[in-house]
Amino acid sequence: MKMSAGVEWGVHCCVVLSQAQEPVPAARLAEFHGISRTYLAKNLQQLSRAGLVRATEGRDGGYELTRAASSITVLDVVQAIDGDQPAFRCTEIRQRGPLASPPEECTRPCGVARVMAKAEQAWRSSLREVSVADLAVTVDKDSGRTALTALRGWLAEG
Amino acid sequence: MKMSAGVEWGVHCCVVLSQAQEPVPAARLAEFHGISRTYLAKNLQQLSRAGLVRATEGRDGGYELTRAASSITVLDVVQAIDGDQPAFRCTEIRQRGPLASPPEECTRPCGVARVMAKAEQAWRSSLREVSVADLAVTVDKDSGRTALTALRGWLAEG
DNA sequence: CTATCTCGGACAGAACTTATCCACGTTAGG
DNA sequence: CCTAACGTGGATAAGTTCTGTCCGAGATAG
Ligand code: SF4
Ligand code: SF4
Repeated sequence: MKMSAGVEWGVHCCVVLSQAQEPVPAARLAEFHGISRTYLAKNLQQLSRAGLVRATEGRDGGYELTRAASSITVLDVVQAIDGDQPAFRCTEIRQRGPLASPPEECTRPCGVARVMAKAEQAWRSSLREVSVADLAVTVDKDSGRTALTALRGWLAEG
Repeated sequence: MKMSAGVEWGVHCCVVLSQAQEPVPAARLAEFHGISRTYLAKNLQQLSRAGLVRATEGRDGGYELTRAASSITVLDVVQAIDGDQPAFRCTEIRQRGPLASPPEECTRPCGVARVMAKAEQAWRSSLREVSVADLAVTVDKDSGRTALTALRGWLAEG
């Protein structure tokens, strides 16, 4: 079980964007994190397609959040980048082999699939409870309340 | 985010083994589910390494559970096959870029990583609450209480 | 003792993820 | 108008993991 590595970038970018007052170019976000410009662009496109960020093209363009940081959950970002397909995919092997269940008995997901779905639901719920705004506060606290002001300063010196 | 497809096989095999009184060969388990013999063997090896099943070699050998089905949780099977590495791997990008946090500030996982870890913890807890024995009961109920007896019959006719 | 059956690990192939690049349409400013 | 900055999408590799197959070592029954 593995989550796309781009999720970490996406979350961090959303935190950064929550502190910006104007569009931030992708190249600048990449520079800030010291990561690949070109690949980050791909991830940002996914955020854009999911409707979490808006991209303004042309000169002085860049990315900005479409709504308040407090209403963007971590789950939103994870699903935007990592996809919203369930981790457990049932192959319906109960319908194969010598003791196969007839299809008319398989109207609903079997017990195994239900257990997996419930666990993923718990995972999603946990991620849904934290917003990007919450995250920004946490990061700020961890740094002794210096991170966000430093970040805003760096964004201003464009 | 994706979980190994072999997990489904592993869970089903454990349910089958919970109804067996003698070792069941891998080839027979594969035949029962209508899946690849050779690849299932690999998954069973992982279960064996994790200590969930015991393999007896030689003629009339096969696999059997090492402990009661009620004390084997779904989480055990998932971790045995899919690995126990966390889905979210932090790359410590906060220590890179122009505003990098100094290493002495990074004594513990940052806010993002903590949120992810908590969510995975919730997922694990959910899977830990269900045992293979519970699963067998569920599957039996779904089939109108005929699945387990049919299964035991099929196992007996070696 | 031996024939046979079993697991175990080593070995390829497929599929996905990660990463890069470039041509294109769009926008602001000179 | 024309240039420079910026996102978009597709095409393209490289790397890594997942999937699948193979044969040999070892154990058991007879
Ligand atoms: S028994 Fe459940 S997990 Fe297995 S194939 Fe059927 S629906 Fe899928
Ligand atoms: S801020 Fe958190 S998620 Fe990001 S690199 Fe640091 S520890 Fe990892």
